[in-house]
Amino acid sequence: MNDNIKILVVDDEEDILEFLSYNLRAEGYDVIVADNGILAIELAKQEKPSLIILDVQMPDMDGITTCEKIREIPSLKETVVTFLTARSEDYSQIAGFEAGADDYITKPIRPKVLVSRVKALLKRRGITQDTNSIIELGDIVIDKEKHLTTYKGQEVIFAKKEFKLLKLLISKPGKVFTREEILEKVWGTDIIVGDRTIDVHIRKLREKLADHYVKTVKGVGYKFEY
Amino acid sequence: MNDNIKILVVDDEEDILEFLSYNLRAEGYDVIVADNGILAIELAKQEKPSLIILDVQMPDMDGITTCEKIREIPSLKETVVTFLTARSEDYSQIAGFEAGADDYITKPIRPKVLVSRVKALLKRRGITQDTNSIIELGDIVIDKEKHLTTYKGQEVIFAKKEFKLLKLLISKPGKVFTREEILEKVWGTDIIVGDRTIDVHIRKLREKLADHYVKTVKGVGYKFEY
DNA sequence: AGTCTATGTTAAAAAATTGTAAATTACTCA
DNA sequence: TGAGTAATTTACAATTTTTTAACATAGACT
Repeated sequence: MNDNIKILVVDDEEDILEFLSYNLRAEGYDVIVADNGILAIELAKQEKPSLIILDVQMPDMDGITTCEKIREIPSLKETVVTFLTARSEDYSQIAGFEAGADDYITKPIRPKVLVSRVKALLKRRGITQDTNSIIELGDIVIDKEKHLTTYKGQEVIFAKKEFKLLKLLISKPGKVFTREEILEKVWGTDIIVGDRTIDVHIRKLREKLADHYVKTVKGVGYKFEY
Repeated sequence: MNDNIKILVVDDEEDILEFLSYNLRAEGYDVIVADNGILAIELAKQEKPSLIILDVQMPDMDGITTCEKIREIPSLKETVVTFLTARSEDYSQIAGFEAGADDYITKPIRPKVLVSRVKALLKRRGITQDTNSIIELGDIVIDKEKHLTTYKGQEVIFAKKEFKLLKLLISKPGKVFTREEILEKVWGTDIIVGDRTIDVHIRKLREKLADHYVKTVKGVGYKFEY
């Protein structure tokens, strides 16, 4: 299940590393850190992050040199690199783009700017957090994109509404979804359907999978339990 | 069931207060308001909101000063503070972060942006609308989201009313709830039920847990005691 | 002790909720 | 357009929860 987007943060200042990690992790990214250029290159090769945030000024090997080296590594061709730079350093901006950077983030860093920038960058490269179109839960495999479900290796065909309902329930296994919630998320707010509609659909799920997966919590709603 | 997230909105303009309150309440937050910094600090101390939205420009005490004062209050250490600022005020942004703000919201405010920002902020701090989704009290674990109760590791099934009653009693262990209070919170004001109804439900709790948890305070009500 | 009141206990009635099969209607796609 | 599938409704059945009612008990007070 661990197909989160990986980000490598490189800076020689411990504070900044922590600050960036914290804010990026809060957004659901997997963050790895390095406090110098050499280590950064090593980690990048191993972990193949989607994005590298690189401080320009670092002892030993500065960000620009690091970036150039990274760009020479074929397996990191797809990686996005962005620099971290003090606001005024105009020079580095030019040099940085020549070195193969994709963007700049200027200090002081503001969390919201950082995050939205990161998102924009990744999106530009077509890397989205929700690469995860396949949900797997024991015997059940759901491919959201292909609209395809497999139960014990056997393909099971769910009609549209059934599939939506299944997706909803399975999105948070164990959570009880109230009828209201289900109506809202599967049918939509404005559509009015009779009382038994949900039940009938639940029944279909139970028929096509096994009875015990979908549990009813009387008076409350339904939940999916593996 | 009052475990909503509390937000304090501080602004000297009535319009903006209303606008913000309306939109935040619509999202299920509990909103309290103050039209000046002094009152804001007073309210913050009392109510301990999870988030404070603070206008930078206010007469008497401006947002930045207010924020600084708030940050000096130990019991508000966990509180998230965000400023409300006109787009161009660059200066305030820098000063604001120094004063201990966590984020900025720029005017003009758009409801959707506001709400998503607020959500993101709270989430980043690990405050979610269902933070209290799990109540733990020794051998007893209640998961509101999963509508599931565990006693000594064993799952115990409570019907809807029973569950509500248990949640109420356990929400303030030791507190005595009068019958009236219980009726109001579990059954609702308008529903009239016979005298013995509560007793019967209390009995169910005692049956399913152990007798000694729910204590009777004769003439007064019931309390949960661990 | 006797009485009074508040609460405990139990079983059964009543109410609410959900399950099911079959019929009906709506939709889709060739 | 029309066959075939999907979605919804209907009408009951089945189940579970909630309430009532009738009686028991415990403690307070005179």
